[in-house]
Amino acid sequence: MTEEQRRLIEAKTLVIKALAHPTRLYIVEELAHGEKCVCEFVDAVKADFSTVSKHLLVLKNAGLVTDEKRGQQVFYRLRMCCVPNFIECIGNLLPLPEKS
Amino acid sequence: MTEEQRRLIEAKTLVIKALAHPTRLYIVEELAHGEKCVCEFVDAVKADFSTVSKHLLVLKNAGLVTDEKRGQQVFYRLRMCCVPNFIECIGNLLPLPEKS
DNA sequence: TAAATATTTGGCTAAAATGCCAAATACGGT
DNA sequence: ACCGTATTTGGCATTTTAGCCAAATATTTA
Repeated sequence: MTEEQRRLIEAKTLVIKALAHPTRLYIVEELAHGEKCVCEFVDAVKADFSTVSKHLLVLKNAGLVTDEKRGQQVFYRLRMCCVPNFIECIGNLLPLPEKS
Repeated sequence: MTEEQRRLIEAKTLVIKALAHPTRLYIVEELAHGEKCVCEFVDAVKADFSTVSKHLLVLKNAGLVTDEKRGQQVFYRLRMCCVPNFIECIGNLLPLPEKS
C-alpha cells in the first residue's frame, strides 16, 4: 500500500467515522428531508445543546453537511447526498438479531 | 424518536462503526475484488496477525463480511455489496485538503 | 504423534471518542 | 447598552476502541 493510497483511505475513514454515531446518523437521516437548525435536533435527540452542536461540527468537518447562519439560528443541510441511499441499503442487509 | 427507531439506528450504526477504521475500510475495498484470506491482509497492512484477525471479526459481527474455512486458511468475502459503491462516492466528494 | 502453519482469543496498556457543565460568543429586540 | 435566545467552545471525567504480546486452537504434513 503506497503512501498516497494510505492518505486517501484515511480521508475516507474520517467521513465514515463521522457517520459512526447514533445521534449523528440520525441527524443525517433527518437532513435527507431538508435543512434543519440545531435546536430542532436538540428536541428530538435527548442530549445537551452543546453535545448536539459538537456532533454537527464533526459532520461539518467531515464534509458531510454544510451550515448557514440566518438570524440567530444556524441551519444545516446535507452535502454528501449519497449517504441516505447507503443507509437504507444497510438497513435492508442488517444481520438478524441473534437468538440468545 | 420512538424506541423502535432508536434500535434501528443503533443497529445501522454498528455496521458503520465497523467500517470506520482505515485498516477495515482497506480490507473491505480489497474484498470488493474477491475473497481473500487473513494472511493476505497481514502482508498488505503493517499490523500484527492478531490485530488483523480482530478487525475481520468486527466486520463479520457487523454482517459486512462472511468467512469460510478451507484447509488451514479462513477466507473472507464481502456480504454488503453496496459498500464499495458508497466508498467511491465519498471519495468523489471528499473535502479538499485545507491549505494551511 | 510431533512439528509447522494459519488463525483466534485473552489480557493489558495507551489512545481516542463521548457528553456534560460552565463560560464565551453572536444576534435580535427593547 | 441590556436582555434573551441560539449556538459554540473549553475543560474534564468516563467510556470505548486499538494494538501488541503471549497463549490457545485447528489443520496439514512429516
